[in-house]
Amino acid sequence: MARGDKSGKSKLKEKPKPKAKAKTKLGRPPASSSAETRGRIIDVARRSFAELGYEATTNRSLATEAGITTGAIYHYFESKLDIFIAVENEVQRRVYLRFGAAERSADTFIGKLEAVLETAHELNREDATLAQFLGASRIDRMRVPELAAAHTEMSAQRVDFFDDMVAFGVSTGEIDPADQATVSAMIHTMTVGLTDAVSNNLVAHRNAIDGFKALLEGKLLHRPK
Amino acid sequence: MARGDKSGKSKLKEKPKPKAKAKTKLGRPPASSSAETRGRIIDVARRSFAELGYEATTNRSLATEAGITTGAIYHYFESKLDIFIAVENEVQRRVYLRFGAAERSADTFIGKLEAVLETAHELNREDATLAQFLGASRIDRMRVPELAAAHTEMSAQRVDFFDDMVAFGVSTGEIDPADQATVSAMIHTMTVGLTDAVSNNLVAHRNAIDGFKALLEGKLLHRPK
Amino acid sequence: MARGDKSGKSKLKEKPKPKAKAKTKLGRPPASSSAETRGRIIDVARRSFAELGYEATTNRSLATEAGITTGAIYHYFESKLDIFIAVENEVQRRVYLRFGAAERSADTFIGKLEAVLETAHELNREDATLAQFLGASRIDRMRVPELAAAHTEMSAQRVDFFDDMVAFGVSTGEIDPADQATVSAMIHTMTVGLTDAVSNNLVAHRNAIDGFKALLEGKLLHRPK
Amino acid sequence: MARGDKSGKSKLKEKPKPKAKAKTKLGRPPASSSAETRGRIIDVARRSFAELGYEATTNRSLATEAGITTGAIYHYFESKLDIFIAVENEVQRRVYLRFGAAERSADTFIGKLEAVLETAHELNREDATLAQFLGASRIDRMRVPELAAAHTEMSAQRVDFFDDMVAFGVSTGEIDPADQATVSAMIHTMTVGLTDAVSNNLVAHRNAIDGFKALLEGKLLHRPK
DNA sequence: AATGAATGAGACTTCATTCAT
DNA sequence: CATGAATGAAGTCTCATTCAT
Repeated sequence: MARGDKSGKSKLKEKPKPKAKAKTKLGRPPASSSAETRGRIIDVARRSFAELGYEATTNRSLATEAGITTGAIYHYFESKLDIFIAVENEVQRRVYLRFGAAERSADTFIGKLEAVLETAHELNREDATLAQFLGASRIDRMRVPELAAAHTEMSAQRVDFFDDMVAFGVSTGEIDPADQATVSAMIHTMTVGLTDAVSNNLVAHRNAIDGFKALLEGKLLHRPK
Repeated sequence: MARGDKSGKSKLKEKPKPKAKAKTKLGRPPASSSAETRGRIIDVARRSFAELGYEATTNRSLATEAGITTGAIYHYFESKLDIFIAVENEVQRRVYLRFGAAERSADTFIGKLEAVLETAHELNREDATLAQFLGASRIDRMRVPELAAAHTEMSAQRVDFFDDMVAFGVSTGEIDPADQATVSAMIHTMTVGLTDAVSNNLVAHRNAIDGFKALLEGKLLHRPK
Repeated sequence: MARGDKSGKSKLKEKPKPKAKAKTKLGRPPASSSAETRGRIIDVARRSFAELGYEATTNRSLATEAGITTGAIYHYFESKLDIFIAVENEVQRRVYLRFGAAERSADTFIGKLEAVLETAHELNREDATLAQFLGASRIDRMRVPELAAAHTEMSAQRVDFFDDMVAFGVSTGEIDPADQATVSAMIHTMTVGLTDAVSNNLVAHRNAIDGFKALLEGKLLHRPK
Repeated sequence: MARGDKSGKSKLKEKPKPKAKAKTKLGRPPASSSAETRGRIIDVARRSFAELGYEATTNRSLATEAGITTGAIYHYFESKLDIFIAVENEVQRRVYLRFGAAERSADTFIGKLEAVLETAHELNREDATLAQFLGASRIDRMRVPELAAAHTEMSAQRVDFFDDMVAFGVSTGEIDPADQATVSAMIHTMTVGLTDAVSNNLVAHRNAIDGFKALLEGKLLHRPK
């Protein structure tokens, strides 16, 4: 759907799009499929929530980007909050499907963790808005009460996923049982850092992951001369 | 259902009338100086920007919290943007003053980095809104174009600070020159992670830092059995 | 807080999906004729106009209640206004058919009036939405200009009906010719009061009618002791 | 569909009032008093609620009529509901102050009731919007759930007022104790009828009251010849 | 005959900012 | 210095109606 964008970082903010005064008519437009339009809204919404956040994303901008009018949005979603929830579910599903596969591909804690980090990088290369949405939504859930209220269920997924991995590390002897909380906090910090600090820059993202992997393997730093 | 309540977004939003009840705390002297009021606005603003973000922070809420009226704010600041800049400068100053001292207290890369991490924790214990504002403002600069425009100068401070530290690590032989970008990206990710993931939870913050320190020293993980 | 509910204005608003569960009641035959659907719309509309009024009644709610979609309504009626007119005509017809019969059943003014009041009560017992619609529509005609425009013809029916009755009362000597306007205004007030004040409460409706009848017969009040 | 509403009658509906493109400026206008503006809003609101009802009364129309902008309304009232409540309280206060005085001016049931009916007429002559608002608000409380929710306290006033009067009638022997509910329902019907059927027509209002008074005194109807 | 995707206008409300007092 | 009345733009959402299928 990419239309010409002239360098301006914020694609999402600048298009009143008068569309050459198109002769828009009432009624159902020729060739319009429900599922396709709904998908377009979710897609556009993920990008906008990721870039501008929940509050700064207006239904007008979503509608314009999706090629419809504000009213039409409410044919598909009951409210802006509903759109957010739909995006969140879709993103969570896509990400944890891949993370799960990565985790199962190795049989040491360090192997699993590195596989997940690599998967995070792959996902980021495929679609940077996933990680960006994840980072943005964590912030917005803290800022916008209604988003926090609508969370709960899916949220646990993330915590559980990494907690299980740490428990597995304890079982293999890689992690001292006393360090469990420490390792958990560190992984949480690391993954949040990756989404928030470098997900919008593929090179930096690659470098940060390489740094962490080297650190995990004890190869990054040497003794001073 | 009660009328004037609507759900009350957060702590910062629920004090409609702090007036009348004159003698709060140590009773702010009637001779409240201009400078004091300005300071109070900045203080209140840091907290609100940290918790709710730039857009969700209203001039009215700032005024109410600071014990004045909306109009009065414009005696001290030209605009909301101006308040944000003032807060940002104050926070940067306070943080990098301490980070600088920490960095000078050690003479190896690893020592400097650990000292800075410890300082981050100390600061967080003293006033959690500093780190929270830092995290929130990084997001808001990406979301609100006017904030990005007002940044530049101070921003470099952060990048320079850690770049210099990494360069120092190369000079001591602790870092392979080829790994410079890698280490930079990793430190950036680590510090952003600390502000975004755990700055609102002292225990987790402590744990994450302990984890990173152990990792830096190669003591966190062991070979699987 | 749950999402898709918002408080549900009233009974008429809370049935989003009456479909699927095909065999309601006596199982409306798949050969649901055009006329039957039209009748169902009028029925549902009378109820909704009576309870919520014209503006608050939405085409969507009518469609849902009638088991069709918004678009389908326009096969039967040109506009919402058209539906209102159809309901109004049907109600007027049903009510004045019965009132006429009642009026003819007595041969004194007082007898006719009491017969009409009794009929009003019977009608109210059979279908309370008739009187409720009558009350609601009188209000809506004052509030919504397009409804007033569409009235005139049928409206006269009511005025004529009672004026004729009063004229009859003059002819029998029951009413002093000079009191004609007075009695008319009083009857109007009485009947409007009955629809507006007590048509939603059978007991009160009964009591009010008994009160008026006793008053008409001079039996309600006594001299003070 | 033709928006056809020409016809006049609805004063409150037709004034975009461009005010000769007045050079409206920002900031506080010269000579503006809080209390006066607030009073103007309530006044305009009573009229509009009375004529158009709650839902059809828009804040734009209120603002225009009151000579301000929509935003300014929210300086005085938190919501449209709040305006309604303010109007309702004011009207109830004004009406029952006068009704109370009337009731105390006589010492028989029939005397009290007639005095109240006369007062109703006086009030109607002074300001017809009082009775009209009372009638309209009764309807709107049934139609708009939020209005019903905000009622309770003041509502009882009406019921109590007339119940007390009927009880007094029993004590004087004017009313048979067994007829108490009957008389109450009849008075309720009568007063509602007066507001709903004839409050917008002074002559009819006068006639209806004269009719009821004659009826109460047993002088209205005679035996047929 | 019916569906349901879409429009466009308009409703309530919030908010940064201005300015007479 | 400070207050608070007021503006104007923008945001979320609703709804009668239209029309391709």
